[in-house]
Amino acid sequence: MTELERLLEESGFFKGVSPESKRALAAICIRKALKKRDVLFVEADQGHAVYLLAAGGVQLYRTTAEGREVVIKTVKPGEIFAEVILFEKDRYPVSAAAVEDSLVYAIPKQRFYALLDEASFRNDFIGMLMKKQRYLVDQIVSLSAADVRERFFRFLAEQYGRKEVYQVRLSKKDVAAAIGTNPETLSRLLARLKEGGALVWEDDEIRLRKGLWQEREGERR
Amino acid sequence: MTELERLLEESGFFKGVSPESKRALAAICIRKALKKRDVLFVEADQGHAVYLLAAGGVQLYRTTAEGREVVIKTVKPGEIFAEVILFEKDRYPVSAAAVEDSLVYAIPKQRFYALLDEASFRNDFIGMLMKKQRYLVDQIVSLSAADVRERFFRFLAEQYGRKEVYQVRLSKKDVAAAIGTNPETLSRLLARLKEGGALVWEDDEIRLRKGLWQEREGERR
DNA sequence: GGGCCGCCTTGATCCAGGTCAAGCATCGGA
DNA sequence: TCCGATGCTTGACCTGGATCAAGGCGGCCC
Repeated sequence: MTELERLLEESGFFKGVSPESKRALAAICIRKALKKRDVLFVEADQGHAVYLLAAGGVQLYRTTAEGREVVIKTVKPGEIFAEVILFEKDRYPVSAAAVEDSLVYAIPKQRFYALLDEASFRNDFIGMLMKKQRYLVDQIVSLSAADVRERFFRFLAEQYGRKEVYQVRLSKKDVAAAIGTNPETLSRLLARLKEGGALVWEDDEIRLRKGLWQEREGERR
Repeated sequence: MTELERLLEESGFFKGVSPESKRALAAICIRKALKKRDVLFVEADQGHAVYLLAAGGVQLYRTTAEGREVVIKTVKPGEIFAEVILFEKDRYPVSAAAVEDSLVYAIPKQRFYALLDEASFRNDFIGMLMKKQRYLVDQIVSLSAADVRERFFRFLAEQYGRKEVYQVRLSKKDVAAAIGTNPETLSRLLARLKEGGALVWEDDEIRLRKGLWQEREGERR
């Protein structure tokens, strides 16, 4: 069993795919290693493939007319992205860049269509789209109603779950972008949190105060 | 041909549906008239139907733990909403309320699944999901990188197209919510715009200065 | 008719967070 | 080894827009 086949097995998303298809898929995917900061595609590029992130991290972002970059989502391993090019338009609506050394598999569009013939896979696929839609709605709510502090913690929870120690391989700059702020503001926030004993971010490790998540839970009413 | 059948015909979204299905669908839909401010469903309600807005306007919003309401989308006639309950979870992730007197058709979940068996309809459906995804991404970009003025104009363009005279039936309060601000700020913005001769909003008519859209186009580089 | 409620406006005030600028540490390439 | 680029931090400053408060103006119900 190849590395990719194992990934497809685990990824959950492909559970609706028959073993034969999975094998066929594994055979046709194009493996692509990315170094931190590599750009996979930019918006308005013509899209010929859907991607599966195997390892690392990729940010999807949009560049405004004024040159500001707005991060839409930080993709986690096991997730599919750029699936939008399958229908409607054939151009990517966002850009994608690696925020760590990463490994992606490109699944050619045509190949993917074939997969969609399988009813079970199709349902998983639509379910995934719905999930993404919920995610985007959450983002909108966060941006309109939560402050930077709140967004920072949501990012941690969303990206890695509620833990006490995190291994973070993104740069602070990238985290700042991910939560919709700038490095200065994040830096100040972290200083304040450290001051208050809530958390320490040293090198690529974040250590939270014990019970912080519960405390935050309490605040919420 | 009933009112609904004509709607299905026009709505574009249902163009992938066979005439027979359309007729069957029309027969099963539940027509529902809403008065301004009526609430169709609230988040966490169990969802048994997908809705088609026939006339009027409906806002989808989320209420935060602190009681603030964040508008996600203002649905236009001809659009489907609440389709998220078809897969994954069966609870609405948002609330829906009429912002004008409206007419909706409820399409029972089961009925909709049957429709999805038709390949052409299915493709339209997925295409619609993608379109909505793009819309949400645009929202995120607007909220993070555009000021209230910009968002106001984007709202007009998105909702009614680029015209010079608009008939607006939403209250200013609702427009404010739609662009992610509060009535006070919108009111001040409108005062400034009127001052500058850019636009006048009187009763339910907005009149823009001729050529405003082109000017704005120019600003963008 | 009178009172109340929901909408809109305007003024005064405040603050989270963006921007600009400077300084420091690290690192990879010549 | 030095140099420039990149990331991070901190300080000073500024501002868009939120919040709070107070009227004005209909419209609707009793």
